[in-house]
Amino acid sequence: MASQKSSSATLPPAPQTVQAPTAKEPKRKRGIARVAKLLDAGATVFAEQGYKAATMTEIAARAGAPIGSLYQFFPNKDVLADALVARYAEHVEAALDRIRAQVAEIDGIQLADRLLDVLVAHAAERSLALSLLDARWEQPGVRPGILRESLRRRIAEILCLWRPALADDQAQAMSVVLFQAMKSLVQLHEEKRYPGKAEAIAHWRGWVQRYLTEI
Amino acid sequence: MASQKSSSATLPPAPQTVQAPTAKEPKRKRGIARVAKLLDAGATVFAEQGYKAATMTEIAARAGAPIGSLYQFFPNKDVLADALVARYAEHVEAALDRIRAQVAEIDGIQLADRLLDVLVAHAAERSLALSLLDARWEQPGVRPGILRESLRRRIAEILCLWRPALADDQAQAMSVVLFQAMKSLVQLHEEKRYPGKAEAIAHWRGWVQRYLTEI
Amino acid sequence: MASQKSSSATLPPAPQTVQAPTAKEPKRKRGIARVAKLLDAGATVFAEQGYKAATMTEIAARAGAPIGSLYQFFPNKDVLADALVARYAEHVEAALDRIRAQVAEIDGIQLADRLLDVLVAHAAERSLALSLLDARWEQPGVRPGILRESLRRRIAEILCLWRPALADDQAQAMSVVLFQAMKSLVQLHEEKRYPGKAEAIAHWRGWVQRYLTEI
Amino acid sequence: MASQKSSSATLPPAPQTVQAPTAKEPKRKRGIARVAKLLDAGATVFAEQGYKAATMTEIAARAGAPIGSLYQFFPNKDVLADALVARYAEHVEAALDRIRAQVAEIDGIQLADRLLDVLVAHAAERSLALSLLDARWEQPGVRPGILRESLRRRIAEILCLWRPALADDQAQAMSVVLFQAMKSLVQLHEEKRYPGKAEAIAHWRGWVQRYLTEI
DNA sequence: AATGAATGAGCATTCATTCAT
DNA sequence: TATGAATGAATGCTCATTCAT
Repeated sequence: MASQKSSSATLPPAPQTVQAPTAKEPKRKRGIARVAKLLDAGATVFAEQGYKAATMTEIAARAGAPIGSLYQFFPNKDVLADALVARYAEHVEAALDRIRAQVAEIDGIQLADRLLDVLVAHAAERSLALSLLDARWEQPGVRPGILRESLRRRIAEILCLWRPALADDQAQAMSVVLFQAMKSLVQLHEEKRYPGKAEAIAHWRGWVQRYLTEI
Repeated sequence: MASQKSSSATLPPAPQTVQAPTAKEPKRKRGIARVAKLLDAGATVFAEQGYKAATMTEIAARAGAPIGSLYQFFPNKDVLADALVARYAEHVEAALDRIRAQVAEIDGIQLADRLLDVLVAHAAERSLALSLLDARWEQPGVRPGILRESLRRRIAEILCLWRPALADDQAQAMSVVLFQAMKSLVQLHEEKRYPGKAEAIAHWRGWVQRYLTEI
Repeated sequence: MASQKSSSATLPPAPQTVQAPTAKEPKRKRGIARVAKLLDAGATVFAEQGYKAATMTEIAARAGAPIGSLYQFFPNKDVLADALVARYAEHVEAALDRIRAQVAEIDGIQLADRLLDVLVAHAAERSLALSLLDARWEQPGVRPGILRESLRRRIAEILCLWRPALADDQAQAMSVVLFQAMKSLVQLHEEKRYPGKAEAIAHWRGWVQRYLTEI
Repeated sequence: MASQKSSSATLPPAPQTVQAPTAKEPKRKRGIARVAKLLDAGATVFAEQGYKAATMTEIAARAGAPIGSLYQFFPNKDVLADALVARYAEHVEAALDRIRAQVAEIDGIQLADRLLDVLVAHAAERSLALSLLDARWEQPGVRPGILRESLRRRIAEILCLWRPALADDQAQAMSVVLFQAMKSLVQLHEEKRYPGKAEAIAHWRGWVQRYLTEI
């Protein structure tokens, strides 16, 4: 989010006064590769077992790294989880920003489709981030509300850019509905398989397209 | 799925092959009261701390019961969690059954409202049940999908009863959409507070009402 | 210190509001014996290796108890250390109280000797307690100063009882000197062996005797 | 005991059989300054946290030196601690040597005062050295007893020089008492603050003065 | 039956020390 | 020679579950 020299961008620097523990940025090539491996291993294990059940030992092992290395970069379990959440946030924010950049050239149907696709495209990462977020009440780092709010605001921005005539509070309310619709579509996709799944998804897309087409 | 042979209904029997441990049915008044207290304590503590973080010892203490007593009725942590999920399922199923019983007398708007209210009315219990469910992959007991499917099927039944003319696969697809809409409304409610919250909820209700009114 | 029903008196009850962790009192015979063993093992290991270096695992092993048992009674390392310090405090306070009870019947030389003997008799326990105390800055429980002050005050009391004519501030100053003399004698005893050790000790005792005899 | 062949004297060479690791002597100006900084940082951190709790990483950081540099000069934690103890020993020995050099010109009261001042003047360093010494039983390096004995012997020497008529074993015994009196005065000073502190210290000085004046 | 003390595998985390760069 | 990232054994502590009383 905040711009940083060049790094994998997933690891925020920690200029905080009272040293809230933060992920350390790897300085050498080897470190960068290792951090990526650790992050991936963390994602896998957290996704498989949940935040509490996942063990740092297994995460390190999965990454083929010694436990000390894991702690070198992520001084505790929470920091690792936060880094994963941040990675998800960046991905989604980047996707929304890409839509915003092209907002002038697309119609309602396209906008609906592209918005709906954002969360669907990151479904797995999203589900992981959500579970990590609410497995850790009171923890420092990106709070669930903050994340949601930031995404919703981006959607509102896109709407305003897309239809400059739109009143501001109108855009607010629409962004809430749209965001919820995006989340719901993910859920519709996630459900294993059931009679009428395809139709349900089509209904949903159709509804959102109409929602945006009718202004 | 629906009703169980005879038990307090919250405690499923264990017809599994290798005798998966199950909740024991209390036999006397005192036992029944105690089980209720234990269940409530479990709900509270699981909700506060999450499945892994909650400790059996604290749950027993909160219920004012000795730990041995807790294990008397719920031979392990999973069984307790399953019982809580089952309790939620019963409540929602009962609510849907109540709607079905009156399906002849209500119009689309009423049906929409009553359906939407079902999950909202059990929002807290639902959120607990969901968190318990996905904190325990691979665990025995009611899997999330099974629960969802059972509810969805009930909705489809209601639709068929309500509009007998409705083709079966049409009802299937609609039930999926409706169920998703119900879940989404809960999420819309749960979100802390945000600009346009009330409007968003109204939009949503309105949309579902229209969905049912237009056949 | 505070009176308690009957227990080993080393384990203070914990009626604190914000649950500062405290030693749990054993309820059954087996538990009482085990706590005594744990305390002794703790004393041994702490004395041998110091507070930080001593490991809970070794303490438990030395007591022939599983680690879980150790934690049952002493919920953390600090509590165990505090219990040991408290045990020492009780012993010394009891010894001083015994002197006070007989203060009417003894002269200056006897008083000097009996006071000097108090710390010498508990030299090992004292050295352990001191090391435990200053290995743990900021920890809850009996602070070093508090302990010292409590002992010094007892000495002042004894002096006042012994020579009722003594002005209060005179007694205060004398108690400080006497307490220091008591501590010094312990150190004189503790030193391995050296030429003139016996004489040095005799000098010291003589000096204190004179100090008390000359009023 | 006294002076070492050539080195910065703080860093003892290692003539031991199985080459016990020893501090390396810095060769250039930069090295000397760095060693001093490391030593100071070590003193600070050991004093603040105790031997075990202090971390080599923090010591290096406090000295503004990389950890590798610390290990360059002090191949392990024990060597660093030993160097600090040795530094303390040198300071006190030097102070005693200064008294010895002037022994002809001073009377009993002055001698008493100057001796008493030696330890008081190095109270902080002394307390650090003692804590380092007994935090590491069985460790190689200067044992507490050796240090003590060396200082006591110096005191005895001073006494013999001061009053050549003094019998040797008389001087021995007196040196023990004096040394103990010196230590006790430090303790009297160290105690926070208490009623009668000033008087107690005055008593003590007076007593030692008398002890030396009465031959 | 009811109770709660006992058990010990398992977890997060630390840090002295090494060694590739 | 100087540096600091990497390493992994070791530590304090937890808690589901059992079983003696």
